[in-house]
Amino acid sequence: MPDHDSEFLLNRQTKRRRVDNGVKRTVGSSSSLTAAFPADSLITRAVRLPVLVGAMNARHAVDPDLLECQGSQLVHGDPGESKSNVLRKLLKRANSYEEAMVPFPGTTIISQLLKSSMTKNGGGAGGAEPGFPGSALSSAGSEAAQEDACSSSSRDSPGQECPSPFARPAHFEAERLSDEHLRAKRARVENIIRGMSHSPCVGGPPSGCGREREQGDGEGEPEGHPLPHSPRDGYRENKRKQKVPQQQQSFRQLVSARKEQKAEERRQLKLQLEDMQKQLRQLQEKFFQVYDSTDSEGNDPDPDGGNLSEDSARSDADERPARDSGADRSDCEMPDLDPGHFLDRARVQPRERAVMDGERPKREGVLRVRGQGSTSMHAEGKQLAETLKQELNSAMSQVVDMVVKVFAKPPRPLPQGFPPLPEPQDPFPTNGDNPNFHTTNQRLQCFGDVIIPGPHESFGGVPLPSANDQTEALPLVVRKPASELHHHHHHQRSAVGAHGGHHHPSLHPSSLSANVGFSPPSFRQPFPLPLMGYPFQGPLGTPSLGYPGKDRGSPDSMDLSRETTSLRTKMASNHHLGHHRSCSPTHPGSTAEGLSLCLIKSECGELQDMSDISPYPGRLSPNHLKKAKLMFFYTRYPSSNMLKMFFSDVKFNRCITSQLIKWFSNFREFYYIQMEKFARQAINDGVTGADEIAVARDCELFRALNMHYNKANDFEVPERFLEVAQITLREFFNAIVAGKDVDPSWKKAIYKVICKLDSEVPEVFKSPTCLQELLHE
DNA sequence: CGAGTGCCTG
DNA sequence: CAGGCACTCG
Repeated sequence: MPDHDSEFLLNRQTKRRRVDNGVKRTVGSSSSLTAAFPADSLITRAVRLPVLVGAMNARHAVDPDLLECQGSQLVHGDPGESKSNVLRKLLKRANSYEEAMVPFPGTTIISQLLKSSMTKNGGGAGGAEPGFPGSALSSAGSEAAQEDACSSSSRDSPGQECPSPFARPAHFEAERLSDEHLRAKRARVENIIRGMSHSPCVGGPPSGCGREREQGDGEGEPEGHPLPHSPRDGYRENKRKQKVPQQQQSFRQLVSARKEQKAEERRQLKLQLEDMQKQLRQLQEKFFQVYDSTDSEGNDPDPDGGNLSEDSARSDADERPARDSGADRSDCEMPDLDPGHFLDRARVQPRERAVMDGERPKREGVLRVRGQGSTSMHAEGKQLAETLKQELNSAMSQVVDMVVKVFAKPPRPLPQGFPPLPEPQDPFPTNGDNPNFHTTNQRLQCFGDVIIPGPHESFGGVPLPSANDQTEALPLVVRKPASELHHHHHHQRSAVGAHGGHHHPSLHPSSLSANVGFSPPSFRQPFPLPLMGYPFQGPLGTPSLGYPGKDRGSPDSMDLSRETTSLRTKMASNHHLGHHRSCSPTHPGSTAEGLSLCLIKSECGELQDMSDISPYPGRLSPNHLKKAKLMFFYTRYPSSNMLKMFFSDVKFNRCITSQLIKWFSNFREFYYIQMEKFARQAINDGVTGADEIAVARDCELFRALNMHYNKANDFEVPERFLEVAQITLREFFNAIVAGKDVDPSWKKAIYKVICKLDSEVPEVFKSPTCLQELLHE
């Protein structure tokens, strides 16, 4: 077997150099087969599916190899760690939340809270606070008072002009002055009172003040702010301030009362937070206890003792979900799963256990210890896990809610403050309500995504330079879907395994155990988004892409389909809405992202709906691709003339032609690869005669092909294609059996045969609108 | 040569 | 699926 590898490598090198033109190959190495399937390795075998419908009937006795495979796969699942992992992960999650809380949110939040409240109370009060309402008020007030004083004095002494100081005796002057003082005082008070009654916004000034202080972070007065009075104005200023203590007092009272209130709130919050953290900790401890006890009961070859750190590190390292099948071996061990899967696993496990217990007595050394106790333990663990999870969840969400609430508050008291922070809660409902795909785990992740950063940003102590960071609800909303997608991928990867996601896991409950064609032939677009690699195909075959009749002059956009492809890829992964000049393609939105795209789509008008007719005279559209694929069911080797006829709505040029040709070349490539694969599989499965092989609509081979060329399954594949496929498969089978695959150009013969099997492509395909016509029926 | 093909890679 | 390459054939 090791030879395969070297052979493989060698092949690649030689092959690369020696270009086989497919028909005539001179040098070479073993077959491309070998290349494609180096060593009928685990993968090949693991993926081995029932290829032939009628073919392999009785022969479904368990293949030792398969078992072996499974075994090894399972082993990869790391039984040793698996059991520990779930719990660990749960804890880790909790921990990470706590961690998140501790470094930032938790303690930091609190400390930040305290700090800020302190600065507000203490620092603010301590500082001269020129910005404080009082000062503005007082200055205005005093000025008014002065005017008032003047006028009143003139009133008071009717006959006199405003008395000139020079004209009076000193003592009189003094008296007058004091009198004036008194009057002025009175007037000022009156004035102030009047002013207060006039200004409805008692809170106004404080708010501005608060802002300033917040921005200055309690550091004192805002320096850049030109103060109404220069510090040097000094004395009088101070006097004035002293003279308006009453209103200011009431003012301050209000403010400080408010502050105290807030401080109180904060204190309470802090207490609550601490409480909750305590609870969390307790839960965790509990968890650890139970966990450890379970652990010590269980296998654990290595004296794990206090190996927590290593273990957790390990689980850190492999965040990836365990493959589904990975569970058998570890039967009741907790597989390496994310907490979100825990319940599911837990639900399933009893069943598995039942099966497995009878089945895998080996590895006793490892498993036996757990023995009977494990059953009850298992149940308990399940419950415990559930409970704990709920607890953790609710605790976390409470804390989070709390914090969010509090921090959503502050802006409110400030009437004219910043644009209110967007309610952080918003993202939640949006994110949370995708029941289908949101596991608890994902929900938790949401918290991670949305909440954690939240506190970080908003209480980080760093005054947000702009509220924008938070104002942009969009990114948040969009971001979520992205992670969602990732999750999909993860799941898929884990479930599908080696076969790389051609099939949706749910559609292939067990490819390993599956027999012949078992699939309901009537799966019609049952695939969730990830599989709908074809974003542009709606039920109608789908026109969805709207390119404005842009002139085909631009060379850079020559390759339209490529553009769109990458576009959609981008969109699927990033949320870059098509920065395309036209309105960008549209998804059959089934994710939040899709939804948001839908909105945009609708804004884009109807352009897209007629894309199919002949929207791009000079380009190949996704629909063309689809059409080409359907045509492949009839012809594998279309001539360029034929292509021209059938794609009459396209203005042909070299590029277009070669692109089309390339398409078909790619189609063939896939086709032949499948053929070879399944032929080998059949051979491995012990099929001896080609006539045992049949290709039916429900066999794996056909499904693979159909998946490729007719993804939406909305086109009825002609019988002829099945025949051709069967012939091809048999050709491959025979060739391989005959050992012809040693000849580097062994496929050439097959190609020759197959190329004669092309049949007429129905006339419908000549119509530019054939897709609708075809897919409608 | 250029069209067409297959293989490999990204 | 597209690019790039090697290769064949007319």
